[in-house]
Amino acid sequence: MSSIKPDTRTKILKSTWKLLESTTGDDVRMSDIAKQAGVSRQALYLHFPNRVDLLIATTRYLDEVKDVDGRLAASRSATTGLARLDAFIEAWGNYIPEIFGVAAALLAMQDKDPAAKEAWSNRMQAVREGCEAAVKALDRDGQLRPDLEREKAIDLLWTLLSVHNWQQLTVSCGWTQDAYVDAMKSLAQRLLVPED
Amino acid sequence: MSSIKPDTRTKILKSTWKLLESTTGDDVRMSDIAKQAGVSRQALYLHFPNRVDLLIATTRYLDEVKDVDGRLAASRSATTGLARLDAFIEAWGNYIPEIFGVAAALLAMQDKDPAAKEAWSNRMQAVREGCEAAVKALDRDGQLRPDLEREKAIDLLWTLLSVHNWQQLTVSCGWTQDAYVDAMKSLAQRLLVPED
DNA sequence: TCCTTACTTGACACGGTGTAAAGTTGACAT
DNA sequence: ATGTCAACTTTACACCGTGTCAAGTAAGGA
Repeated sequence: MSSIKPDTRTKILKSTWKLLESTTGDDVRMSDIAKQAGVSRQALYLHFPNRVDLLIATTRYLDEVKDVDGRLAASRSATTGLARLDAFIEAWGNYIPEIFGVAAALLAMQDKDPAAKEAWSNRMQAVREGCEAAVKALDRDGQLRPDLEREKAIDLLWTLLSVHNWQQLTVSCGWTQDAYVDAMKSLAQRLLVPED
Repeated sequence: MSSIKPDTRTKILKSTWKLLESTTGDDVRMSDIAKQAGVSRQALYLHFPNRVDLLIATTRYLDEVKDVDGRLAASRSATTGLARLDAFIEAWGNYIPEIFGVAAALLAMQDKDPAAKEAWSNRMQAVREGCEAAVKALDRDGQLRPDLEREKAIDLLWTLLSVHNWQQLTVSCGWTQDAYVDAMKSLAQRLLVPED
């Protein structure tokens, strides 16, 4: 659990991570990872039952190192609903590029593998909860559009903040990260909050 | 080109189409398609060099049968920019579910195969052009938010109307098709048009 | 010295794609 | 009728990546 040895398992996780974020796509084979980690291909199977589980473990490792939960939790300290919405968008929006390599790989194998789908939807559920909290905070402040059902507002915000949308705007359209975050903030406000 | 024979090629394309939209995911093997078409697996390779090209040909066939271009073009006849925006969103938004099965398969192999990526981005480019036309029509009417650069407006609208977003809202969130289209219309207006 | 743990080495089965080659069938021309 | 040509079938196989299996090795502890 909390031993100090620079163990093989960690070496494997780091190598997987590195490869996933360097090469866009899932042309990352088990043998590639093994080579990167300076370990035999079979050693991977001593630590992880299969490729999918290794990838999932990599996302967990990444979440731990990067402390997603901590970042998202931070946005909860905002006082007003509006500030909270902004803080959440900023926290999540700026987290996306850090996990994108791994996320894309997991995303790519969604329909191939049920386990990957499960793992991904678990992560996204956490984001959805963040959206839910933000929308509820808005509502409590009387800042949510009256013509918008709460549940639909959550769905929309969640969809808006998807990794795919981030990818399309930054990678495909060439937006800067800042432009993305700013746009999402103003878009979310325009979407959820009634015009003053 | 325009012969009447119910040829093998068409039989293959129809079978591929049917399988893709019945099974969510790309667990559609060449042998499955062959079986469905009542043809040997090798016959597929007589008509299409490989799996990717077959899938791409299927999308082209689908576009032809469903007449995407015609539908999108129809939205151009609207007089005001606002009507045009609505018409475009309706046309494209209601087209998505019809192509979704095939689209998802193509989408799934994007990072595996450059050809699939190319094919998909070609199709999406057509949608982007529709977005561009709608935004320009709005701008001509003086209905585009002044604080929004044209290019960014196009990017945003295009992203908003992605297949992924449709999938998330309808499939994952359980929205009806009508709810989706309505939400996209009002969202686009709120996004692009200044509050009256 | 023996045992255990972690890892290596090398071989192999499986599934899916794509290739190669020889055989079958039917239509059509002469 | 004969030949031929095209479309398709059948069978076999090479390739690749995943996952499995079994035997071997090296280091550390009792």
